[in-house]
Amino acid sequence: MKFNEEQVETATEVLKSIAHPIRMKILCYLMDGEKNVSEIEQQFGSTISNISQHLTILRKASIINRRKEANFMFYSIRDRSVLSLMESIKNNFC
Amino acid sequence: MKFNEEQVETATEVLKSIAHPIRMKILCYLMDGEKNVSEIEQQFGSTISNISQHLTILRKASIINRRKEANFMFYSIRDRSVLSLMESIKNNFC
DNA sequence: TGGATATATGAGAGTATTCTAACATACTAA
DNA sequence: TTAGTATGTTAGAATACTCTCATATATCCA
Repeated sequence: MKFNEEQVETATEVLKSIAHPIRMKILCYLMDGEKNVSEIEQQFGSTISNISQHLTILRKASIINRRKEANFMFYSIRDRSVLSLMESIKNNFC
Repeated sequence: MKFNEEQVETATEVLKSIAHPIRMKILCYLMDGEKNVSEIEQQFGSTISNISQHLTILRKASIINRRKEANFMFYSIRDRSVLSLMESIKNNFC
């Protein structure tokens, strides 16, 4: 089990994306299941604009997916591997 | 298992410290056991100065320890919880 | 159609990170 | 004491990140 250069790049990009208080909280919230932007905003007081930018960062790092329904955007954890990484992180710090 | 504000702060600080290619590689290298600065430098071509700065960042985040022996400084992973976090990360990306 | 709602995007200021280069300290060995 | 080795610190430039504010787009409903 040895990291190659590309895996290190991917891992650091993903971890960097997780490593922000707002994004960490968003991800924890999404562990409960899909949420829309307003639901996320109401959880943590920041502005929609700011939340939306953080969601974009998470999406570009392939950590979350989004789905459109009417004029709502629903975000969710992309896959099982992200979920298990988040579980490990929570186990480590809670 | 719910993150409180302080735990989120700690977690993001630790993850941010890990989330850099050089620091990630240093940590993986230290998973094999204690190493001194020259050994680390020889593994990854960067300058001693730069490596030393990254080691300081890891130390300030309480991720690694250091021990002096003659004029060598030996660095090591601080504790089992960091080790298990690194294991989870490697499992996720390798 | 027009207004309201939900979300996204872009610019700009402030702040933080990262690297390189120069200098500093601490120890060793002659 | 002097030179050499190992490591650390500081300063400064370049780049990246984060937030706020203004504006844009897309959808819904009357």
